[in-house]
Amino acid sequence: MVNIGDVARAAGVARSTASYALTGKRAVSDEVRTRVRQAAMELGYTPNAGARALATSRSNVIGLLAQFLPDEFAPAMLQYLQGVTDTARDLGYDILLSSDSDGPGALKRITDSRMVDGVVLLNVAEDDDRLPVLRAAAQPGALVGLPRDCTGVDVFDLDFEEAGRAMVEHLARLGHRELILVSQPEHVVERGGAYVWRLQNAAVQAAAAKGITLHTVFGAATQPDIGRDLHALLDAHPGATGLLLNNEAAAAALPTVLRTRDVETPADLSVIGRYSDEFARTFSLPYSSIESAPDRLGSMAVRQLVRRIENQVPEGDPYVVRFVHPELVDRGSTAPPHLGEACEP
Amino acid sequence: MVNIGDVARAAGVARSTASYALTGKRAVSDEVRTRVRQAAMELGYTPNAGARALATSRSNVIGLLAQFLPDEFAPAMLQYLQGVTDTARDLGYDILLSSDSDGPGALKRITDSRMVDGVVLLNVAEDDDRLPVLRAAAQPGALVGLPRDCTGVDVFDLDFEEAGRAMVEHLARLGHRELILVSQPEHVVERGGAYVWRLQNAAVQAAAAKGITLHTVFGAATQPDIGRDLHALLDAHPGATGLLLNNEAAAAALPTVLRTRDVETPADLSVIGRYSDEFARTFSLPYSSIESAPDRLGSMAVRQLVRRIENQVPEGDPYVVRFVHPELVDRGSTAPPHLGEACEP
DNA sequence: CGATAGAGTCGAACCGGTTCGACACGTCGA
DNA sequence: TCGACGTGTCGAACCGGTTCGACTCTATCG
Repeated sequence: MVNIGDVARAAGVARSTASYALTGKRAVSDEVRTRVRQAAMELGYTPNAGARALATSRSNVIGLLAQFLPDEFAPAMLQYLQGVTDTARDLGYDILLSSDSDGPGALKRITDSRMVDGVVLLNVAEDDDRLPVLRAAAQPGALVGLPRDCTGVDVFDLDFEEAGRAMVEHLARLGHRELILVSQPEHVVERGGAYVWRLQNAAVQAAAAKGITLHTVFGAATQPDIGRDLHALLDAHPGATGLLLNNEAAAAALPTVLRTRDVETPADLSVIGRYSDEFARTFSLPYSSIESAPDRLGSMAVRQLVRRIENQVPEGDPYVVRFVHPELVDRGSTAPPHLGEACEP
Repeated sequence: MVNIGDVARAAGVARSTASYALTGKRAVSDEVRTRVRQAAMELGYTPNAGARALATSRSNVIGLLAQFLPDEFAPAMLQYLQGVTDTARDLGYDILLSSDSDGPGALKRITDSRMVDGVVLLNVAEDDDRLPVLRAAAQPGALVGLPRDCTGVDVFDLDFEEAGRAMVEHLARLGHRELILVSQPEHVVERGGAYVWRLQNAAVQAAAAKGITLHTVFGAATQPDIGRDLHALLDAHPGATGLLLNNEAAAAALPTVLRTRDVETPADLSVIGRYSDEFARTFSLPYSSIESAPDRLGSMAVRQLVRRIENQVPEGDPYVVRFVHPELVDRGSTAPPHLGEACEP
């Protein structure tokens, strides 16, 4: 394998000069620079990543800690990955992917061994056991998901409170008086998925403020259970005119459920989900939804992380907790309630 | 950061001795070994990955080249990733993930810079432009997907020919005489997805051998197009009693289509798909299917790759092309055809 | 004209591991 | 008692980059 010494010899200069010519970290005469570049090109020189990392204590690699949970919806996870990898590549970083179920152990290994310059954590739980390890590490970290304690890390998440409010208020404005909210299953909450509560509590508050009845329930994460849940719910609350979904599986199952019941949206029922546009396309879901923007969140986390790695943050820049504003993507599944009934009397 | 020199000093031995004590590459007295281990433990020593890679020319990292294509079904892709990452971790390797759209460029970069000890390629096309780069690289490579030219690499794929035969013969045995095969969209084929042809050709041959009529068609990759396609197909071939699906989107859309048409499986129509069990669970698909085993394929590729990396292959071991046998997972969606009609006359 | 600044180059040291050859010591057999 | 051998340890070199300080040469200014 050709190394920088070979390049230097071919160009007739010292190793250090070749290095400066290629990295541009010191002034080099035009003539020497072109000679070195030429030699490097002809010999097919590529710097050895290990050696460079050793010398500079920078690897240009970002660690990505994901967990492929069986009840996570795969398409959403892949979108996070894509947001992270694409942005990292654009900024000149590679991605070291760990899906180790021993999150803390994997994190400690890749940070202590200096394989990575920084770390992005996905699926962050409220009391995530990776956080103590991350805080003890020498490298900066960025999270996708809001933990209880945000000290020492940059945090990015959807504004689930605002999402809950927006869902309720949107239907309230249309005149709805009784709504149902289907959340993620309870075990997601128990695992630390606080976002479920954040959305739900905000929705409950907003409903109370408007004098609206809101039924809340945890749905299953898989079919056919979630389908049964939805039928039972609609049976139990015949007066409800709006359905809010903070549960991907429920959204995916809903078309079949509504068809079976011969219920039309938005004529008979208004529906608002919370999922990404990509998700909506994959399952061809016709419901308006709060965009959860997984690719954008992944991208934001990487950008901030790289800023920290490269010390582009102002001296003593405080850590960031940034919420993405929930945009309501209108797919025409909401309307004023019960137009039919209103005509009856 | 604590390095091996610190450990050696704390244990009162030379750096080299500390290294031997920790790696076990030379005999060390029990007493010294325990002293070094103790010191390493107390100081919290972790070897520097870059330095080790530089010295040993081994990084213990495997490159994973995936392409997140918009028409790839996300859940399947995630399963490949999971198979690869899990197996790699078990064997002591980390994963460098690249989803760069410039596959050849990314591959050249990570191999030339010695960041990885070997490479796994996903989504391998028939004439994959990453293959020349891989063959020129110093590291071994394993593919998931069958290219035209397999020299210099280990290849793993589902036996799509056998899958096509098995689908047809299964329904033939049950007495079906007219079948429909829905393949992936044509642009998947054009991109080099030869597996579409492999399955289809084998199915056509098997049907001809049995004297069965087989209608073949490329389906769309997204809803609602694929739903329309399915309706049109069933309208066009009212005599068909069996439906074969080599198209994930078609499988996901089928329940809705059949419900609309008031068609029951297997009473009115027998159905066999080609997708993973995980996929079937995610979409709660009730159809028997050929298991495509993405996690297993990913795992096999990594295992073979690691064997090559660690030179555990017998001297001059030839490169491998291994097909996974397609298992038919019975979900009860096939039966003898037209029982109803048979009683009519 | 001499001091000085700046540009460009070089040699050497360093990053943190691994590994080779040499050496010291104790044991065994002749 | 001497030499051969095996075991355990050490020092030094090496992997392939980067970076610091020193040096040379030229241009500039007082």
